[in-house]
Amino acid sequence: MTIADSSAFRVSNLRQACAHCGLNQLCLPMALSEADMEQLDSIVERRKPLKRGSHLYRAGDGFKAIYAVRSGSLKTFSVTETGEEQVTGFHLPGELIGLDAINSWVHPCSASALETTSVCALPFEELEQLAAHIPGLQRQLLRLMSKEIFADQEMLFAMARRSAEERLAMLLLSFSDRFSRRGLSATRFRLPMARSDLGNYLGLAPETMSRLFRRFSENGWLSADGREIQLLDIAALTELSGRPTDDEPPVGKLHHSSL
Amino acid sequence: MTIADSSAFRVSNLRQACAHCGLNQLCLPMALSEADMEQLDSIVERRKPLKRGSHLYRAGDGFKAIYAVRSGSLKTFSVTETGEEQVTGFHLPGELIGLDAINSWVHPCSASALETTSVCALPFEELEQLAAHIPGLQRQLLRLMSKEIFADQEMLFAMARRSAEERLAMLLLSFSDRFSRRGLSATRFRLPMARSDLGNYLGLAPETMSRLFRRFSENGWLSADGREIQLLDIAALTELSGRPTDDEPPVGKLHHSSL
DNA sequence: CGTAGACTTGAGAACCTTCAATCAGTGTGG
DNA sequence: CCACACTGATTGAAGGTTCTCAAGTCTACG
Repeated sequence: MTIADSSAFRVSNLRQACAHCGLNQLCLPMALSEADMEQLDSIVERRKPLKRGSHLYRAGDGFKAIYAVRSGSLKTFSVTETGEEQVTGFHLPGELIGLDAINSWVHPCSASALETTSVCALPFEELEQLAAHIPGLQRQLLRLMSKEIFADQEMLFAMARRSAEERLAMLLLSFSDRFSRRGLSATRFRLPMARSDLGNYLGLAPETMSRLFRRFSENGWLSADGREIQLLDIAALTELSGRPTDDEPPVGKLHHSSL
Repeated sequence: MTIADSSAFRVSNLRQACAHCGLNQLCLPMALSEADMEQLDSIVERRKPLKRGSHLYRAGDGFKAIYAVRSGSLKTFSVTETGEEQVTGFHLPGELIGLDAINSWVHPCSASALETTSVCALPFEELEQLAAHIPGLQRQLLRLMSKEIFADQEMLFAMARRSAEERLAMLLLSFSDRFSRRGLSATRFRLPMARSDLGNYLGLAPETMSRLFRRFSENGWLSADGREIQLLDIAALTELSGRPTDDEPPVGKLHHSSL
């Protein structure tokens, strides 16, 4: 306990350097030279782990740093005046959070750990200065922000046009993909969050989530034991999620003979 | 117009320079020095106006530049394999579009003009280089992207938790605010897009839009003549849009006697 | 002046929510 | 060790919001 205490974590020790982090192909250092990575290392603050449920920051906190998830996972969420909570994202190792605070210098939403989680803090003003000197870093920062904009728009699309089943299929495939990029199984994983968080994120009631998981199980698409998920029919989920795999046109409809 | 300052004469197209653009407080040049603005000017390509309905870019096009709306308006939208269209945003003068393409170097959605519209193209690679030299520009670029992330998340929230009425109220107030920042009336404006586009953006059927506008009119919140809108009760709309009317707490609610 | 597209209106149905009760898992205290 | 509370998950029933379908009206514009 005392061994792991603050001073040891403030020092940028080699074992934890970005260059040796297994996530550097997903995270900010991507495609940086060794020398550039050392510079990045010098501003990174490696925090001690957050316990499950504790907050990395809260809505309204002043913005000082962007955070990269190192291990564990977090959810970000905003809270209305009435206490309604809206989950805006789930974040796995290698992902950046806090980008939505750059504009106003205040965090518009809160971030809390879904399990024991450690993060790297990237003090924003120093990061900005560094980005101006390291072209690759500036580009990667812009890319990651762009990616988030795109992801949010896809989510928007899903919320606007997709049924509950389709949304869940999308989300499961998204986790599958993200886990597999991190070297974990694409078909067997443990979701770190409660059903109600998943539902909240998808704009669905917890009861609906429950019914969806049952239906998916009955259809043989997955098996779920609590948060432990096994995907059994990725093809079916993929079809549901978006691409209407044009091998299943409405056969009964005889209208267009030739297109 | 040009009560010319001598330094500005060296810029080729004086009338169109960022420094003299009425939008520069909303757009990228915000808070740049005159000298920095000249540098920005030098990479800006001012395109000839787009006709209503024509495309600035299409989904799948290679990404070359970010665009700033100079006059008129556009919508951005993605199209699925099945031809479904999802409007992802409406863009007024001073706003930047194409930021979602930075990550993949391909435009993930299309942009088309809602009326006669002119834009400034900001070739991305040059913009990136310039941003590395001009701290204020890098910061403003990051801020604008952050703002878009935040806006998308607010929209996500709306889609997940808000009723059709609440969403429309939000959208109307958003337009009101954006028009007034551009020196137009906050209460009387002409929406440049069809009801069906509005509905598509909000995840609502056109028929629902029609019924909503009628209900809003009946309640005296606005009067609408086609695309010409007059907001009559901003307070009511504001209350609807976000703060859940805490003057109507569940006082009268007798806990279920028996049903 | 006629056609095409946009908007409106109504009726019925679908999907998802809300409410309520039950159940399972976990940690606590007697 | 077991009762107890507590949180999260599950299931059923009822209801509401919004969609879809189908006309019908209006408007813009060649």
